[in-house]
Amino acid sequence: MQNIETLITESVKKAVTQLYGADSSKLNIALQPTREEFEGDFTIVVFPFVSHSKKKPEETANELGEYVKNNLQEIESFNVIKGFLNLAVSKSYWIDFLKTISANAEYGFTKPQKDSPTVMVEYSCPNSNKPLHLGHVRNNLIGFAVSRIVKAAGNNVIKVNLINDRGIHICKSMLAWKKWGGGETPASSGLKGDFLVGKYYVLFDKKYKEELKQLMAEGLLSEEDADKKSSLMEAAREMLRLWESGDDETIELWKMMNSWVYEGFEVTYKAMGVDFDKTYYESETYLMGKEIVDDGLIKEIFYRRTDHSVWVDLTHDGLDQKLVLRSDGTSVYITQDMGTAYLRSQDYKFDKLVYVVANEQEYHFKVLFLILKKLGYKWAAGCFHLSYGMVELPEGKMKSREGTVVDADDLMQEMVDTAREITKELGKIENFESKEAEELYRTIGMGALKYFILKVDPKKKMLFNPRESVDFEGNTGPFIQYTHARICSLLNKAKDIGYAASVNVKDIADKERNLIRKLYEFPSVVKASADTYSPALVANYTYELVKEYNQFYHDYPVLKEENADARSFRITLSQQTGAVIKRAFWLLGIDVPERM
RNA sequence: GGUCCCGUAGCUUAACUGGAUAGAGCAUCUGACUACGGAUCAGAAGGUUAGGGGUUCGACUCCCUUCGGGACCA
Repeated sequence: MQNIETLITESVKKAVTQLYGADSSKLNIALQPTREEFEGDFTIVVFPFVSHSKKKPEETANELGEYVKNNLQEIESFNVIKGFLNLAVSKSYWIDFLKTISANAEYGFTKPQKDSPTVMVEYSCPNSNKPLHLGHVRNNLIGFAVSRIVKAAGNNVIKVNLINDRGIHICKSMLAWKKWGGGETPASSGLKGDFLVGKYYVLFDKKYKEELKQLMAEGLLSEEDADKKSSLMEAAREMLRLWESGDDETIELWKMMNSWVYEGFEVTYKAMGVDFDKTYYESETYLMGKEIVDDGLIKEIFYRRTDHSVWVDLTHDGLDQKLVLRSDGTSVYITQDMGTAYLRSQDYKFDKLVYVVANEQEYHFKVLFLILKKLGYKWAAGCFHLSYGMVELPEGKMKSREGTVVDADDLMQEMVDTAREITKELGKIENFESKEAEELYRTIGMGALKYFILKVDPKKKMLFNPRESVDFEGNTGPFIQYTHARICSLLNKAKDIGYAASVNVKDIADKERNLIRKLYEFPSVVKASADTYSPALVANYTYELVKEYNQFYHDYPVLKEENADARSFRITLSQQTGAVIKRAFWLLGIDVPERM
């Protein structure tokens, strides 16, 4: 079946060329869905053609409309309002269209082929010294959804994680545990591993602050000088040195504590429903960066200062001088990132590498990508920073010091609890077994949370108020899940009665056509969503689709319709809507229940 | 000091990348066939798109400027 939009675009192009002698190669025709309040399906804005026609907008629109109507059998009628040409597609086109998609189980998705582009998506990227929080939740949800969407748009996708498992922050946890932990383990205390390690990180900070205060009071030192004299900080630095020199005991401790954290992360990832094809550890890649620095020095892209530190001069590119290796030879963040990126290019042949990282690191990635390009890596051109806005609380940024960090595990648990309460209150699932019911609460609670976060444009910062629980009505995940459940219920009943789905009608109502038109948009939404890396497009589309369906459902009987053709047509329509809801939500990583 | 981002109804947010009267949800008020599942549907009210200027047939969108919020680079 021919895509109606390209048919129209081509036809308009021909019309403008033939009627007004315009150069068709220069014509850019913007086709948009006709707004609800006007008649028609697609709208052409004719103002851009007025310069060719040398006629009034209305007259131009009328001439173009006449041409398209006469030359495209799919176009049934048109109307002109000011400079807008509204074209109405014939009902038989829409009816045939529904028939086509109902025979296509993969509607909206493009299967990646072997030679399709490969896109690597990096997300999550936690530090191994504390549990995941709300910020990670947004990161993970965006990363996972983008992976699925990009894949559905026909690309091969590799999901990767990068764990920052080395450095001074881990040593702080290790030191605190060694000093004051008394041999506590997740098994002995029953504490989840990532929380346990996080506890000692906080403890270090507390003890360190106390020491600083004391030093400052005793010797009237500045904070900076006190830091230099701090025995705790010195001990942590010493531990880092031991780690870097490969000291057995230190490595042992490090491995043990990290393993606790990873067990904890696994639980959180599972609850969130995200996963990875490959996990990188900075402890394994950070040395690679130094080799690249050597390479950059040879190529004279970097230069060495008299104190032996290594820099890159990006002032000609509108950026600054940037340090890539400290004077003592240790690497900085960007050095490690260069190494990791290089390693990945060796592991996989990717065409794109998408970093899902908050927008506070925009400058960092600008610099990183520029350096990689200067070093001559071809794959550097495919690097892209998917910069998302931070999640803010009503009082501003989350701050661990002020105890305002919203923990990922707690948050998910609260959502599930709320779902349980509401569901019990509504009392619709009394015959569920308890295990089935618990699964449902999870589906609904997580659906609410994920949709709440994913419906917002990733580029924008978003506000999250932990005190006001996430809604379950209106533009929410549960609302969409509910519609799906209701469709399933309807289809089950149809099956019981013996009503089949088929498309044999000649005429359809406006609301039915609107609904088909909405279904028609799905593939282009998936594509646009993949192109812009914005799951929000899929989320908002699903909401619009569901609203459209609910109106139809409210106004037209399905099973109670007496005309058999109309009835089976509406069953098909319901079936296809349910299928698209399910698939769209799958892209977002949200499950849909059959009953709720 | 320099660079960058953001500001849309009381709140949370859309707007197909420059198109028609700026859409929704929450909260508020009103209504819905003896509920094919009411976590639904319909309606009312709520906006100088932070303020000002410019570009043009047309601006939430592009440019300049002021105010407010935030981020990053030594």
